[in-house]
Amino acid sequence: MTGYDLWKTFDQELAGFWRAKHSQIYVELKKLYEEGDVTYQIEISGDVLEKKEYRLTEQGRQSFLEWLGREEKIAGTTRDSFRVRMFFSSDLPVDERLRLLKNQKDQHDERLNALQLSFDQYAREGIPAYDSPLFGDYIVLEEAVIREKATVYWLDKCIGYCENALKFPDA
Amino acid sequence: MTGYDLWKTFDQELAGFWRAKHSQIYVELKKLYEEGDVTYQIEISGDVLEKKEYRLTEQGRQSFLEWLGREEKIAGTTRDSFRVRMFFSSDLPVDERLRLLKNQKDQHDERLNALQLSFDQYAREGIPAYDSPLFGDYIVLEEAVIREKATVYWLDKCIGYCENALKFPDA
DNA sequence: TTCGGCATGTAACTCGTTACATGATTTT
DNA sequence: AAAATCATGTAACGAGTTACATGCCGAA
Repeated sequence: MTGYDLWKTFDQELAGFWRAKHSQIYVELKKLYEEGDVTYQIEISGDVLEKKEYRLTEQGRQSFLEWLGREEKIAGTTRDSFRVRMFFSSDLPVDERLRLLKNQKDQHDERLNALQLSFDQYAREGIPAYDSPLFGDYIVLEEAVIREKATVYWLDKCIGYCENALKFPDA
Repeated sequence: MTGYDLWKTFDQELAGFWRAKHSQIYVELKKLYEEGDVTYQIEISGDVLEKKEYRLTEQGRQSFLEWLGREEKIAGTTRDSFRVRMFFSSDLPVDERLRLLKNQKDQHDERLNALQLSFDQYAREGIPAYDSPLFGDYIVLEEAVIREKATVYWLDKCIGYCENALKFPDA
């Protein structure tokens, strides 16, 4: 693939589980090339335009497989500024909090719907075989659906707490 | 608070929902000071040791409140290298996958247990009032518990898929 | 007196983003 | 002929980490 192809892939299929801008991709490809993990061949498209078709070297393939099998410490909770807002939410009037919460919920609902659509596609075809390259795609998609559902569940709970506070301001 | 106090706070109470190293904290405090959002007073501890006791200025308080009320676009899915491993997991033998999955599950189980302990503490005391400063702490903790539960649920599903593949290698 | 915790910083580096910059090819 | 998309890069910057660097204070 060329850097451009990779960029489009990140932008489309991979969007939602890893992103990268072309500015980063070209830089990383250069590094990988210098370290001998990839090579490229220049193809001419049209009369002049040069495209660099990259491919993994054997060394690159080996490093990849080695990386793939590594056990990894789970990351400390990722930084999420909405969570910080909620942490300090007692500094905000209840109606403001509700506005923020509902805004957040709308966005996650929308994302969940989109994910669910892709996931249902798989469900109709059945779970991909564990040795099919689609298997990874499937479980990663399932994770995203589960995660969004959990988030929406939490937001609903928070909205519930706040609406209760509005209804019974004395409690 | 001093930079040191902030660091300890990040390391203890806030750990698990936002982290910061002292090297970053001192730099950020300097910036905030230059922008007029905080001031400090030098206190002498013992004979010589200088401590800078920081506090929010009125301007700082205002910027904070303005920030707190901002609606925010949800972030594109955060980068998680374990997810990438699972995406490419068809390149890994099933027993290797199971090792990675179980390793991950153990770690999340452990974190979930710790979170659940703190959360149960609150449950015994009842949900903090919506205008109490503990309210933010409570909902953020609840989010963490929900998130870890969702993660463990997903990992269990994946483990199930793989164990099934081991039991019936012909299917 | 020595060791652990208190206290404050700087420097170099990584990963990723935004903006800058250029030009060819294909489609309308 | 213009606009969209293909194609490749560099520069400046921001957030965060790791490592470097220094020195005081209290307790055992």
